[in-house]
Amino acid sequence: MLLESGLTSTALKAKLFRGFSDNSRLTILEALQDGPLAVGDLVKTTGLSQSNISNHLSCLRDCGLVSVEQQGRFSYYRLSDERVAGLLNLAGELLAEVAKGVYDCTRYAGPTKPDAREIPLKIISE
Amino acid sequence: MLLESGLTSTALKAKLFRGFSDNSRLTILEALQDGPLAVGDLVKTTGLSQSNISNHLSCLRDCGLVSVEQQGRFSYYRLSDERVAGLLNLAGELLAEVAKGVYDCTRYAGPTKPDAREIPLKIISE
DNA sequence: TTATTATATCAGCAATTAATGATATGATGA
DNA sequence: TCATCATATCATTAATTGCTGATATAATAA
Repeated sequence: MLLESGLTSTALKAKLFRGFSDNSRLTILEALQDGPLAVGDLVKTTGLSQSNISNHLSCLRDCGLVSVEQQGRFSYYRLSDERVAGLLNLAGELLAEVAKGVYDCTRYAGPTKPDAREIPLKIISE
Repeated sequence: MLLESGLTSTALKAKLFRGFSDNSRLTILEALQDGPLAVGDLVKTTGLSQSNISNHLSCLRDCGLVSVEQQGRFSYYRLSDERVAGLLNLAGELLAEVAKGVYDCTRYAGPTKPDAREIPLKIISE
C-alpha cells in the first residue's frame, strides 16, 4: 500500500508520533512489546486506571498502532506491526545518546504531578 | 554513553517522541533532512512565523534532536544524529501501512484550524 | 554611533488533552 | 433471569501546549 499525500503526510506523521508521545500510551506500548495482553493485564502491569487505559487503547487502535482480538469478554491487544516495536527500539537508542538533553528539556515538562520532574537518571560513560 | 534509568526511561522516551509529535516541529525536522539550514531559511521553507520556529527550535535543541552552529549572526541547525532521520523514515514506512487509521483517529485530531481535518489523502494499492 | 539584520525570549491567550468517576455494553455462569 | 466480570464510552475538570506579538540580544554595515 503506497501513500501519496505530498504536502500533508507530515501532519499525518505528527499524529502518528503523538501516539507514542504520552507517558501512559508509551507505557502501554512497551508492555505490549512482550506479547499480547488483555486490558485487565495492562491495568495490573501499568498501574493505570481501567478507563484511562481503555481510552488510550481506543486512540492507539484508531491510529493503527495496536490491534485487538476479542476472546469472550476479553480483548487482547498487540502491537499492530513490527515497525511499531522498531520505532520504540530506535527511540531507545537515540535516547541513550541524547538522554541528558531530553531530561533537561523544560519546555515540554510533561505532567507536573509530584514525581514527573523527579526522574532518577544516571548516565554512565563507558 | 549508556543510560541506566529503569522505571522511567519510558517517561524520557515519551518526551523524546513529543519532539516529533507536533506538526510544526515535524515540518522543521523534515526540512532539516536535506541538510543544515539557518532559521531564516526555515521561516521561508515552512511558512511558520519566526518566533514560532525559534521557540520550537529551542525545544528541539534542548531535547537533543537538532544541534546548532553559529556563524556570525546566523544559526545553522541540523539533525543531531542520523537516528533522528531514521525515526522519521521508519515512521514514514509505518504511516504508509496504517495511514488510514491515523487519518481517522479523532481523539487527537490536531488543531481544529480550517484545513487540519481536510487533509487530501490518496491511498494507492499496488 | 546608528541602523539593520538574524535570532532568541517571554507573557498572555486560545486551544488541546489526559485523567477521573460514572455509566453503558456485552459476555459468562449460577 | 440475575449477578458478575471485562471492557468501552462519556462528560467534566485540570493541566499542558502552541501561537502571536512585543521586546531583547547580538552581529554586521554604514
